[in-house]
Amino acid sequence: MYVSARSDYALRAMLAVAAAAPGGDGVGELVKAGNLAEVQEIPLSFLQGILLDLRRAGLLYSHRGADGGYALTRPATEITVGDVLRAVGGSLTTVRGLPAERAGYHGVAAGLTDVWLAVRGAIATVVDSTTLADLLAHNQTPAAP
Amino acid sequence: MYVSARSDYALRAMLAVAAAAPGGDGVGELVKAGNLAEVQEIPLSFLQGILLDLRRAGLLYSHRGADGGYALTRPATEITVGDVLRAVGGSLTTVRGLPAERAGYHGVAAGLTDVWLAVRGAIATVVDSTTLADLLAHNQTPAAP
DNA sequence: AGTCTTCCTACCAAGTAAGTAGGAATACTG
DNA sequence: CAGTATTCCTACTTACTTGGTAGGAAGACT
Repeated sequence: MYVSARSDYALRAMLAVAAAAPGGDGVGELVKAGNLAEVQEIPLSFLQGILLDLRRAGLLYSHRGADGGYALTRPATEITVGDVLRAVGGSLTTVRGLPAERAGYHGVAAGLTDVWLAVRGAIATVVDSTTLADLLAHNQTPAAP
Repeated sequence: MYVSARSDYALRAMLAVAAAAPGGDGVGELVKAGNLAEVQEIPLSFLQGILLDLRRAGLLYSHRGADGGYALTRPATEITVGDVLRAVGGSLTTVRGLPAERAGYHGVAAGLTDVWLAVRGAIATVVDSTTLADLLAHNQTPAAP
């Protein structure tokens, strides 16, 4: 698995936004992009494109103007690492650019498709069972069941 | 996880070589690169570089000359998908080009390292428990334990 | 009107992936 | 020994992706 700078930045930004949210539901404190860029050392203009993706994926709420900024649309306990990765990166495992299920093998290689599907499942198990709240609480990653 | 053409070709070539090996131990039938390229539809000169990597990693035995070719150095039951992937691709999961354990996070992002390590472990569990022989027998991938 | 912020598009530079070309070294055959 | 078939090795090309930048338009508040 290759974690791109985009994915990495997206997760760090989401964690920083989540850290500013109040415990309950509700929208929480608005955090400015410039603020996120500074505290997590991410180039601002690059980050803005990423935040846009996260908003379009429905993970962030945003507001413009003088007191604008970003906030989570759901509590941090309901946003998983997988949600964030898929928002910015598309499919979790690809074979030469194609999604795992249609790699198209013939002959002795036919069994490979199942390997890639198993890999994708294993990755999904980890990233979909770890929420932003888990990471903030430093409850680390739950062991694979 | 991104499976590159290199990794994909390497696995398919190894499977084709394994399919030509006799059941027991021993070196088995020598298979020519041109043969592999044809049956698995891989560009020959590209494949040659890959076969070289596999030989240097100790997975293939090779012989030059008129009756040359390639054979497995170990029985197919003792070569895993992970062996092949690591031979041609290096580390299984990288964060922005670096191995997962030294991604270097500060502040609220500190927990991310453990996520990447868990992902790497999950991938390894799948690819290291699937042998070439499993794939040839079409016994598919053993479920994660 | 002015200012602050998000939004959006286009662009650039460097690296990597995928594939090609051409020849050197080695092994066997007659 | 000459010839042929194969692996070995290096250098190169081409195209795409990644990471990052620039510059403004659109909206929100005072």
